This record gives sequence, C-alpha cells and structure tokens, in this order.
Amino acid sequence: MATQSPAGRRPPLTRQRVIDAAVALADAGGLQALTMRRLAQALGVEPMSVYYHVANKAQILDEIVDFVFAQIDLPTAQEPWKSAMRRRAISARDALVRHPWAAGLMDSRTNPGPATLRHHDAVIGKLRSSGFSIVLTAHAVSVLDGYIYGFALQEKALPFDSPETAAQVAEMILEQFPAEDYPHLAELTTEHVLQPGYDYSEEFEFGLDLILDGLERHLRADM
Amino acid sequence: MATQSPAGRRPPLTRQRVIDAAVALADAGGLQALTMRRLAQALGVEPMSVYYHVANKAQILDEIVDFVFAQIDLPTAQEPWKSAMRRRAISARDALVRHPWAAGLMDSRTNPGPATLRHHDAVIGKLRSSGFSIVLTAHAVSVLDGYIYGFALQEKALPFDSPETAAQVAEMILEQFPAEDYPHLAELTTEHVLQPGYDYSEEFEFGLDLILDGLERHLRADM
DNA sequence: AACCTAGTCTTACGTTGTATGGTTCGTCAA
DNA sequence: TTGACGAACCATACAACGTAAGACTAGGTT
Repeated sequence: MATQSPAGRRPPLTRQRVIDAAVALADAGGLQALTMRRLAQALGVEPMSVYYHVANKAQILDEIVDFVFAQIDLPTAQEPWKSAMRRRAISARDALVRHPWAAGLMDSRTNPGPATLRHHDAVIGKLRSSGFSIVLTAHAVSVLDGYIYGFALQEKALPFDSPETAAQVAEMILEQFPAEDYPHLAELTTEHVLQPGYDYSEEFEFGLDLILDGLERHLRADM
Repeated sequence: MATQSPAGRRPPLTRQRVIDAAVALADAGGLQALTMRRLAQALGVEPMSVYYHVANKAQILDEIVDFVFAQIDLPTAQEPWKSAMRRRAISARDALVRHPWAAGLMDSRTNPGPATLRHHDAVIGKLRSSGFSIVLTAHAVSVLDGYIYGFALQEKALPFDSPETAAQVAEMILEQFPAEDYPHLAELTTEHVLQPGYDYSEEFEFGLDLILDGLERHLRADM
C-alpha cells in the first residue's frame, strides 16, 4: 500500500504527450471529439492540469497541424523537381487521409509552426533551384497546395469512405432527389462512380499530373 | 396603446428568414458568430422559437451552404465548355470570397441541397455534351472543384486580407522565425509577395487556366 | 525547520445547443 | 358568443464546453 499518490503512477505530463494524445483523440473521433475534458481524461489527469503545459486550446490546434506537416516528405537534393513535387504531394495527401481532421483545421489556423515553415521553404527552394523564376514559383506553390488541400477536403466530405458504402449512400440520395431532376449527375454516379473497381482516391493523381505537366510547359516557355 | 403583442410588430418568422439571417450573421462575424441565441436575437425572437422552423443547427449549416451554391453561375447552352467552366470557377470563387465561412463548412456538411445538386448536374452536363467521356468528366470535375475549394481555403487562411496588412504580418513572422532558417520562404516573401502591386487573388486564374488547358489537351487526345 | 517551485487539482463562471413543456393568438364550428 | 384547435412562439432547464482564479501537494534547497 502507500502508493505515493495517484499522480505517481503515470509518466509525468509533457507538452509532447499532450499533443500526441490530442492527435490520437482527433484521429479516433474527429475534431469534435477533441475537448479539453476528454483530452485530460485520456491523459489520466484533471482538465485544468493540461493548461500548465499548453496556453489554450488554440495552441493545441496549431501544434497538431504542425504535427501533420512534419509527416510530409521533403524534396531531396538530387531528385528532379517534378518527381520531388509528385512525391511530396502524394505524401501530403497520405498524411491528410491518415488525419482527416487536418484539412478542416487548415483554414482556421493562421500561425504556422516550424515544420510547416520548413516544409514550405523546402518546396520553394526545390523549385527555385530547378529554374523556376520567383513569379512562376509563386504560381506553382499556389496551384499545387490549393489542389492538394482542396482534394483532401472534398475526399473527406464524401459521405462514404469505401466503395461499398458508397453505393448505399448514392442510392439514398438518388431516391430522395429523383434522377430525372439531375440526369447527368445520375448518369455519372450510376455508370461510373458506383461501378465495381472505381476508387475516388485515384482521381488525385490524374489532377496532380495534369498540374505538373502544365507547370513543366510554363517552365520551358520561361527558359 | 394596446399593441397586439411584441410579435405583432415584426414580420412572421419563416425558414427563409432564418436562413437569410444566418448568412448575414456569418458574413458579419464569421462562423463562430453564428449561434442560435444570436440568430434568434437578430430575428427579434427568443432562441427556442427558431426551432419551430428548423430542426437543428446542422440543418441551418446545410442550408446556408446550399445558399452559397445557388449564387454560382451555371453554364449556358451556347457557350463552349472552356469558357463556361472558366466563368463558373470564377463565379464560385467570388461566392466563396463573399462568404468566407463557406469553404470551411464544405468539409463538415455531407448532405447536399437542391442548388448544390443542380450546380453539379449542370457542370457535368456541359462537359458530357462537349465531348468529354464519362471518365474524363469525372477527372475534370475532381480537379476543378478540388482546386477551386482548395484555393479559396488557402486564401482565407492567409493571415491578412489586403496587401497593406500583409506586410506587417509577414514581418512579424519573419522576426519570430529568423530568415536564415527559411531562406527561400523569406526570398519569395520579401521579393515578391510583399512587393507593391502583388495580389494573391490573381494567382487563382493562373492555376485555373493551367488546369483548363490540361483538360483541353486530354479532350483532344481522347477524340 | 523553513522556504521555494513545478505540477496538479478544485471550484466556479459564462456560453453553447437543445429537450420538454407551457402560453398566446387567429380561425372556424356550433 | 363560445369553445376548440392548430400554428407560432416562449420559459425553464440541463449537460457539455473552454478557461480564470486560486489552493493544494510533493521534492529539493537552504
């Protein structure tokens, strides 16, 4: 007996442990599952104890966004720009699929952490050293990032997450809104999206390559 | 004297008036300003009265998203596909700039309203009737919509909304994180983004045209 | 023995969405 | 004129949220 205290039984709280637990909570139950009270509970602690390690909830949100950025592959020195951008885009999308709450957070978080800044710096650096002018670099970053986040957002907004459940949902919608009213939408859905083997996530690389090819043409025209 | 009742003095509540007031509130103060209590207050009514016309807050959010979709230009019959897509993309972005909360809502709302469905149906119909195969149509919609929402989201996430305030913010960040750590980011910022005359919103059309040109090439290759 | 400090907890407040169950009022039948 | 009824609105209440303010509890230092 004589256990020191309840606190003696668990590893001491750290800012890092708080962030990790926050990510785990959001992964498991979405952003709305991440409340200070549940976070504290997951850490085996009372709510207000978390505030010793973190200023407020906004800071936690900032940090878990940076956590996601830290998982994105950076371009390497040797690699040509096109494959480097391709790799980082795919790796960024993977990260956004692993942590679906991240895409939705981007728009509300306005102060970037170190991993975020490092990421952007590496991308810009790769383009600049590959012959992209400053202007074209700005263009390239804007299209690529816009597309990556936009696609992730749309993908997440789909009311299904596997081809199987897709069918049910689509039928429900098509029942609710008669197919005659939206014939083209109905056609695309029934004859393509609902066909076995269709996987929305494959659309990503089509758009990505389209954009990369377009950038390559601009680069050549500039030089 | 003898005014009928406080309620007699204002137009009766309608679902439409609730939606309109919700949009106005969100436009004025962002999504977090849209609470049921403030909404009721704006309507001159007690909070619970709103629930007679609307099931819950989620339904309001669904409806205001549809409200925004209703403002996007649809393709016309005569117009060639490329200019039609260009027009609707620009008009969509305009709507998302007018109602900055909309882009952030997209990811949480999963049941589309009639305006949303009509919009997608018209876009798909235009592409199909212009020679796009079903597969290419799905690709086209995916890239275009992904880009449009992603760009809007990024634009909104920028910590400034005019070139003037941009300078202050950028300098604050560059002070906080020394420029040596992120040299390329610093270069792009100071030598381009902060230059007088630079307007981030102009980046939109570069990416849009890049994507449209890419789609045109695919269309020709298919035929 | 006295003090300090890092870490944790108690209590409390204001705000949010909304369940439950009134209350008011115009309309119409008898 | 009366009484009933449905549509519209409101009063009260509750659980959950983020967090301010301050009190407690070790260990470690002196």
